[in-house]
Amino acid sequence: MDSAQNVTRIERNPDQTRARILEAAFLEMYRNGFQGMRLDEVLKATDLTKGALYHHFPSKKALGYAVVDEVIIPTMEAMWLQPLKNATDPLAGLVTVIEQMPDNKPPEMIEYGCPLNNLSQEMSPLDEGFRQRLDYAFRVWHDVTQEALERARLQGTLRDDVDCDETATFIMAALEGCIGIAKNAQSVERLHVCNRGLIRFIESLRS
Amino acid sequence: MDSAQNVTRIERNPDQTRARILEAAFLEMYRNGFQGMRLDEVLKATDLTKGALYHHFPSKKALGYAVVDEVIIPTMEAMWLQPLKNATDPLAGLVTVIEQMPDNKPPEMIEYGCPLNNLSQEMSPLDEGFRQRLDYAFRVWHDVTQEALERARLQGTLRDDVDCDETATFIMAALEGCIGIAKNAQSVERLHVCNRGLIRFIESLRS
DNA sequence: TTGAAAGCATACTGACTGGTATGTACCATA
DNA sequence: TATGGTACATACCAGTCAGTATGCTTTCAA
Repeated sequence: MDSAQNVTRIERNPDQTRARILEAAFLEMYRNGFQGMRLDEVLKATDLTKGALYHHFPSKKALGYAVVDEVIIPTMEAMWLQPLKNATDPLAGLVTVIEQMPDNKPPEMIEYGCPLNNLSQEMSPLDEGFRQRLDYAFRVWHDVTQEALERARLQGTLRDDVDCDETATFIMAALEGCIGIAKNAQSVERLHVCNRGLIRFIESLRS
Repeated sequence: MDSAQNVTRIERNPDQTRARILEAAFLEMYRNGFQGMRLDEVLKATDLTKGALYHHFPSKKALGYAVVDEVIIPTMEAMWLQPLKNATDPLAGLVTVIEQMPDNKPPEMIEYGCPLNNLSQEMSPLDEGFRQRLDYAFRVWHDVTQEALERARLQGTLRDDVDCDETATFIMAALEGCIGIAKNAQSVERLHVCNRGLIRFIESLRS
């Protein structure tokens, strides 16, 4: 019996390790905020250790930044921005994204809100690195929304008096506000009520 | 020289002490959130000590609750709800409150956002005591806004197709969203842009 | 095969934090 | 004036936390 053949060799996959840490950190930040996030809780969720975490990320803050850059922003783009870019009727695209939102992850978003907005409200005044990353995200979102409105204008479906910059900002604000109101009420019904208001507003933009 | 006459007797005013702690705690919570609030920072701002603080408040959480009940909610009522209740033209009242907001405390609100919304986004998922207090505040605000819309209806100034419940919710959401967008951008100009969108929306409610 | 680097695990560390225990001073009442 | 309660100050405490130091294992390239 050759004992060397009975020793379990643990295979390493650093990319996967890193991704698991990022995912666990995202969930912890989503639930508790950045300040409330505990690295030990992140590790508990991954079954990894401090050594692994600090090998991949030099500090808690660096981990937080990576969650923004590599989890939150790409998710936002896939969920919110891509469907809008692909919409043949931009106003209908806006409405669809908003209507489908409560179905995408209703329990989680009602309970915890929007990850982008949460982090923005928590960390913008406290840390410039977070604020800049989140500001970038809001700008991208704003630009995609404004361009959608401008496409609607080219298609002749947008009222002439609509200011695309202002309206894009307003739509974003209303949407984040709706999610925030529902989160506080812990009520998907509040989200529906509010979203109906926003959808009415968007439909009112049609010429 | 009678030395007893030269000893400084410190006069105590417990109500004032309590109020100073509350005010300092409010500012600390406003800047850092509840989780980020440090009692030592609160005390540093008051020049008081742990003994005083724990005499008046049994725990950090109790202090946080008292800030909501005794600082945030009364301020909201004075700043937002009272002017609305007193407005002869309710829609104009809504517009005025929104227009005057950036002038009331522009540097602070741009930097730190809305205290009610901040706390709501941070603590609602984490603590039921906070969530209920903040939920109460949102309900009061909602009711006052809905009643204003209903008064406008009685005055014949509101479009017939407007759902007062839905619209009140939407206005609140949009307003909190505008403040949040401005806070992230650290830009009073963003707040103006967004508020103009909201004011246009409110004016569009007129029959 | 060897040695160095990468990737991970474990034990340790010091600062920080909310809260506790005790002491001192002020205030109100008899 | 004496006494007890209130209001505050100070010293202490144990647990928590992000980060550090060290060790062990796997991987890769020469």
